[in-house]
Amino acid sequence: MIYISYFCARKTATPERFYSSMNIQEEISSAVQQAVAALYQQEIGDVILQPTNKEFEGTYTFVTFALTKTLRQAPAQIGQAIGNWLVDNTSVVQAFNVVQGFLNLSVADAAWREVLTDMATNPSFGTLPATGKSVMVEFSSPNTNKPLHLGHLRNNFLGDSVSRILAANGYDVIKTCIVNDRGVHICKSMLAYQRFGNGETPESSGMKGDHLIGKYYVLFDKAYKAEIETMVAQGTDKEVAEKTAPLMQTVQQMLRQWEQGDPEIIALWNKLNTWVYAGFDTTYRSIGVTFDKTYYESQTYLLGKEIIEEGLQKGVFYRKDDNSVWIDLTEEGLDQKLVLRSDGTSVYMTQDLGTTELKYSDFNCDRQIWVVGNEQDYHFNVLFAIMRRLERPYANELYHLSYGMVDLPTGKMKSREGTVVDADDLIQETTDAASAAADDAAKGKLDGFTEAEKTSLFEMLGLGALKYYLLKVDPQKRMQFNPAESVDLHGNTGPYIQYVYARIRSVVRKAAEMDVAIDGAIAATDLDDIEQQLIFLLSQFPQRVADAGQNLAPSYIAQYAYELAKTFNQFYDKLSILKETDAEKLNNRLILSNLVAETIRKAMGLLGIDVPEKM
RNA sequence: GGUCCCGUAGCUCAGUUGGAUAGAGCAUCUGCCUUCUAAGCAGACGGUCAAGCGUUCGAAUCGCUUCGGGGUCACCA
Repeated sequence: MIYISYFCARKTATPERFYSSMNIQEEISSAVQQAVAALYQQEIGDVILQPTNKEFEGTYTFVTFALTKTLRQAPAQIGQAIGNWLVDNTSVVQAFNVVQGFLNLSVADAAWREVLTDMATNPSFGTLPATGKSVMVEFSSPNTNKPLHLGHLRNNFLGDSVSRILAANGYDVIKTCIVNDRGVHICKSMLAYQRFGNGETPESSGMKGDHLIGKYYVLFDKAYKAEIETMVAQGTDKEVAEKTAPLMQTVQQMLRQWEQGDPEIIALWNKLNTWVYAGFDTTYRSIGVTFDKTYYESQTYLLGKEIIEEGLQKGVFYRKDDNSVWIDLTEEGLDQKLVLRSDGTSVYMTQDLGTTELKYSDFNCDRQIWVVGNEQDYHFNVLFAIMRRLERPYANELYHLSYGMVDLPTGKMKSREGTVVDADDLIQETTDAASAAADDAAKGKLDGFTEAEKTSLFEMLGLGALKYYLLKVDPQKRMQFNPAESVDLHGNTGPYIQYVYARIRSVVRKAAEMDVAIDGAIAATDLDDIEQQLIFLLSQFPQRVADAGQNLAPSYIAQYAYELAKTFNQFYDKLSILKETDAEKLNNRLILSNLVAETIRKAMGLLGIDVPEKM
């Protein structure tokens, strides 16, 4: 033994005890406080317990280093004293060992059984009490000139999952989407369609509407570049050519016509947008994302001017000689920022000031969250700073959930270079991969499945793989998308976790066939280490939901679901459930397995991932 | 250049307010199905936590510096 000190103590008999709304961790924490008070006549603050390292015996560990100064004792001595006190004075702690400043605590089986009972009999386990507060989550926010791509998927999955997590944290959640349906970009598609479309429709081309419009957006770019090239060849300066190319001039003209309400242009705009929305709807349906309210920029882009006026009167903004309006945010460490153009028209910021106000007046949410890529960090810093300057009551409850870009193994995705990964294609590929994998992995398991059932299973697995792949990474971090890994079904993946659910469901079905009734009560049997571990992990779930809500981090839930699934697989391999001859143990294991399945279903549900009964 | 984010195993990533010998998955290699779903389990291999200095009982985590990668600094959105 390389450690300086190593003590052990064990109690032989543990009296049964009733714990109402059992929380072992809290119980031990406060017991440690009592121990210190009793042993040293000292008050200590919050006691933090950490999970015990796997190589040591115990479940919870209390670190005593920090107490050495106030208690004037060596860390191991303190651990030994507190450990003894806990074993003598509580029924939760049944044994302990001390390794230097680490007090490792083992929990009595009776306490574990009590916890398991509490969790298993609580249908809303993992759902936190209502806060009485509401939060708005804005995400997705597509442009109407091209289909959704991989980057949008990260955004959508994040926004959807965060909404679910907040709901589980007791918030009323309003999901919103702002469709960017106006501006130069859509005019480009419109113009290209007008020139080269020949009346093509989604029906005639067999293309999804959003893909069709995306095609014309690309066509515009090609034709535009060709014009520039010709002009440059004829001696025009490149920058001048970019601005004066006939196609660009026409697009600008079209935008003006749109703003003036030109009937012909509006009709074209409506027609193309209708196609795009139909395409988007299909994609949203396939990924299971919905919104409570959709805002259209065409209806909100004029908002915000009243706020500019208000800000001018309050002296928050100032007007320059050219009539443009600005705010000086150098005190906040930001810059001077334009909030209204010299010609009186809105910029992005003007609009966002207006829509923030609009969303607040529509729903009165206590908090607003924007799921937007981190390239807009600065924009949101400015937006929030302005709202604080304008003394909006909600100004401190605005949050930008900033997420990193998705890179391909080949580098950055660039729409102009055609290196974007299309969302619909990707979903199809993951579904195909799940189907292909089933050929050699599923063996006879899917024999009773109809073709439709198989298709729906493969969609569930493919989408599960994709969602999990994008959500398991910390949102803030830039991540790399590896196509081969994203469709993998093994290891730390969505389908691995889905598999555990299906596995448990299969066992439960078999139990029913064998007429093994699952008695709701937990019998007083000894628990294996792996069973204790499972119960411990299960008991962490509500806290994990809270942490994920606090940090708006679906990755916490993903990580948790994997940990739980992995631990269950170890349990499944080590101990038999249905072959267990002790009827009480069998019953306990079925209850435990059932709870694992339910918790996996809930955790995956928070990620927006469904789980199959069979796979 | 100002400012913000990032740098952990060959690759992709965990590492929750500072805690024990830094963990998973993939890849490579080796075992385990007449037994509840092997889409599984177990094991091996793999690290100067970008580098340096500092704070402390203790640093991947906090501070400073350097190097490297990226975002942003539009009368675009």
